Amino acid sequence: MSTENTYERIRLKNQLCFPLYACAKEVVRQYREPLEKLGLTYTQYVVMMALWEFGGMSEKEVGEKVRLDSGTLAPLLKRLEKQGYVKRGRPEENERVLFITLTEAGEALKEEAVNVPDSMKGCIDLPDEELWELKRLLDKALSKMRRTRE
Amino acid sequence: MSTENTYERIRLKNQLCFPLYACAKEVVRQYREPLEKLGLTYTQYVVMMALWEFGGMSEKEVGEKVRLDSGTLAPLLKRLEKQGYVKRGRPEENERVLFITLTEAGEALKEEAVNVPDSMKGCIDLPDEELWELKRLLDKALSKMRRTRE
DNA sequence: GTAAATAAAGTTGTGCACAATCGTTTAGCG
DNA sequence: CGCTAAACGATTGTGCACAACTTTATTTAC
Repeated sequence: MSTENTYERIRLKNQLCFPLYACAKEVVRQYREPLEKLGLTYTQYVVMMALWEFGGMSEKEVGEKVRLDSGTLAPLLKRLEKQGYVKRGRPEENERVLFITLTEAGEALKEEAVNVPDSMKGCIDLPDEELWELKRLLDKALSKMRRTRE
Repeated sequence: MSTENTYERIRLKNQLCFPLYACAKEVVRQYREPLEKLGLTYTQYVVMMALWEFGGMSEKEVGEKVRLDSGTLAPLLKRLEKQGYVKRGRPEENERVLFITLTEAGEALKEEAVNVPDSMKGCIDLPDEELWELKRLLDKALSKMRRTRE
């Protein structure tokens, strides 16, 4: 009970998730060079974008913005603190939460970071219209995905 | 020289790569459960798909099919060998290359694997037409990305 | 007001992912 | 032939990524 056609489903060429996975890896890899000047990894850059845009917030809120859990964020935020870009502290009202704030250096880094998107232009080599459509589809797909652990 | 508009470029909502990265992570995470029964991670599953489709090949060729380098593949292939799914060996004609072949258990696993795509149906919750379009765009983008280290 | 439940981070363990480097084998070339 | 260069993997080091678990602090229930 397995005609040759059954196996079509597990051919690499017929996968949707494989190009998604491969493309994402490739893009993250290409961020490496422009981000190296800022001393950031791609994931750290994403966390910094959240802080630049929304200001200080708890680790939990950072995790919701960038879809990362404590296991990833805790050490990452320690590294960002060590680099002098953020400060970690427990508010007196509630010492469970770890509140993250930008330092002056972290705030200043924003001025460098605005040039990163230019360096990445052409990284995904599609006409503008298809780029927008790709973004629309990814945003739509992501919005349907659960935000909290089930 | 930085009007409020300058910062639009580094807002999370205006990124294309962030939903790509987040979406890929989420999808890989969702593969975990169906693949657990087969004893495979997502990356191992992708490597096995290449072997099921094309048969035995060198580590280098595996890397080209699935876009992974030796640093990732060497330990991954050792784990697959330890699990009994592949065999690693050096052909006498050329002892530089590591040739990977499926074992009987590895070949047999294909029969289980054909059910994985069904388990993943609905993982990306878009209408069929948009799923195809998403795949088309990702395949197109990926095809434009360099396959070898520059 | 205390015990149980919940919330938020941290820790541990496994497995990618990739740059950089190293070691061995083969190929090319004088 | 012998020497240099290239090919192919393996290793090392850093940093995600996440499940599972632990720790500490706060809420809720009684």
